[in-house]
Amino acid sequence: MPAQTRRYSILSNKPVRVRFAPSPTGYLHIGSARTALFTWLYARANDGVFILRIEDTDQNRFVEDSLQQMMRSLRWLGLEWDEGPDKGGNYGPYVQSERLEHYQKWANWLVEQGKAYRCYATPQELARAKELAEKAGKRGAGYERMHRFLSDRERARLHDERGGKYVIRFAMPLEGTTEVYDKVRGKIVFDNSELNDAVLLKSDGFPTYHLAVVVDDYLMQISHVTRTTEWLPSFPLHARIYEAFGWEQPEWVHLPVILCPGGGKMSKRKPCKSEEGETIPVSVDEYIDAGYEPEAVVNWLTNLGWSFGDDREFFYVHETIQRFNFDRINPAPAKVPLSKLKALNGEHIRAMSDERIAQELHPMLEAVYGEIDTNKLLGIIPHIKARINPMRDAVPLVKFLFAKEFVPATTEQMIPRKMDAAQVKTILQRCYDVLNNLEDFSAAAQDKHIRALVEETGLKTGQVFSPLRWATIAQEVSPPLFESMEVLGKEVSLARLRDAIQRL
RNA sequence: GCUCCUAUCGUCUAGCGGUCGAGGACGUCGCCCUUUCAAGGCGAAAACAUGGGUUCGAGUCCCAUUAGGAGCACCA
Repeated sequence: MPAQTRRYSILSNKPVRVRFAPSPTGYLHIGSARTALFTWLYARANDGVFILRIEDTDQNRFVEDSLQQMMRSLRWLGLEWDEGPDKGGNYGPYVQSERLEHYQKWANWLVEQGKAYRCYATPQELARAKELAEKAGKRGAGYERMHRFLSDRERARLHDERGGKYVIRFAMPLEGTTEVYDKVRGKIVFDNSELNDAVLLKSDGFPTYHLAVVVDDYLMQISHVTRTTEWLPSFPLHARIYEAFGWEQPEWVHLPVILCPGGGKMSKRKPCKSEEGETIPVSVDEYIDAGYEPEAVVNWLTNLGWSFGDDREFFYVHETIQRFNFDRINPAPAKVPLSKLKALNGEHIRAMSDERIAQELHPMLEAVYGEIDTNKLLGIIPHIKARINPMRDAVPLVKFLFAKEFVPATTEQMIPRKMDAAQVKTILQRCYDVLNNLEDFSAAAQDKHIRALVEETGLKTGQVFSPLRWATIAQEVSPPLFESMEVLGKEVSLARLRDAIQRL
């Protein structure tokens, strides 16, 4: 192996400690949520520890309240952490801006070891160098190394001249290759000549991501570094920093990014649209607002880039924990399949207990209709659960049951095509008589007797059912007729029917 | 432009050299059920990007091309 070529591979079998490390720049992005989910799943699948760490080393990008928002979103998804800023732990603090001493200490250590150096270049000088490099058809490597090879005298002179203002840059090997090993895609080889001397410590004394992530992951004993492929280009840098410190490498897991159906990665800035022009929610909050159930979002996200096996796509998170690993991750980037979320959401609702649905629906209905009769609500749920997706679709569907004031149908609505008012009036009157005579007002009994009536009159089912439904339910879309009347009750149903007959 | 990653139905995916004349799901389209709307049942159309290798045999391995993606900051 050439002197400058190193291989980094995975040998250790340490306890699983993984972390989700967002920077508090806004809401929790759906892509970040998936990274958090996969990380959390790995921890739970391996009796590991899941850590929340805040990467707030950019003072300019800090967004007030962002941390609270993110924690709320994570908890909504059910991704509870074991160590974190609000919980503490043995490896804290868990907020990088409170860990500055570590970064400074280790950055200086690297300088002392000759593995990093102070660079006094001003932003203007760098911009100019960059411009020149671009003009020469080059980009990246080269321009920033202006202060890497200085004599002590030159360095001292610059130090005075620039008022002691400098950044610390990592001294990347100039030749050879760096081989790294990613759990998802295997060996990746980089040419060292393509790499540049990244800034580790900024002139304000704050670390860059590159320094902070390595120092913290090491100090927090992170066993598996999970992140998206955005970080693949700086993978060799991070591996080299570990090497420079003499620290054992963690395992590296680069998850594929998720894309907008229209192309490009989902961004917080640009709105993301489906091919049909429909807006695709980007933050977890937007998914909450859209009315999706947390278990559906989790189920959906789990299927994006990972597969359960057995041709199953509907499952619960406890089932995922039984079999989650990084081996089944598909390395290819994927477009968000929003229509699958809708389908999954409906499936989860249908699989929920009536009590759970009632619990979710109660406050929504109360807000619109006032006090809600729990028995009636529980009674109607079996007949609406296949018709509500998202959950709030229930609100208009049960209006006939809970609205303070019943708004009767118009006569036009009650009269089917090719029939007239007189016919409808007659048939409704006969329905009234049949229903009124019923001891047992169950849907089954109603069904039996009304069907007998249909038979007797020689009319089509729709010619009887439709006016009856309009007369008693008075909605374009409703749960099934007899079941609805059963829950409504005999008295109310008949009163509405009587009124309809009068108006015809 | 340079570096790196990726490549199976429209989309999400299964497939880790022979069991693949490629399986599932969503979506789409038929049919059935049906009082509305759903749900459900049955069925159909729909893919291994292209070209070279390797091999007795390639969707599966290698290379190139093409396409998509990511990155190239004193941002993460």
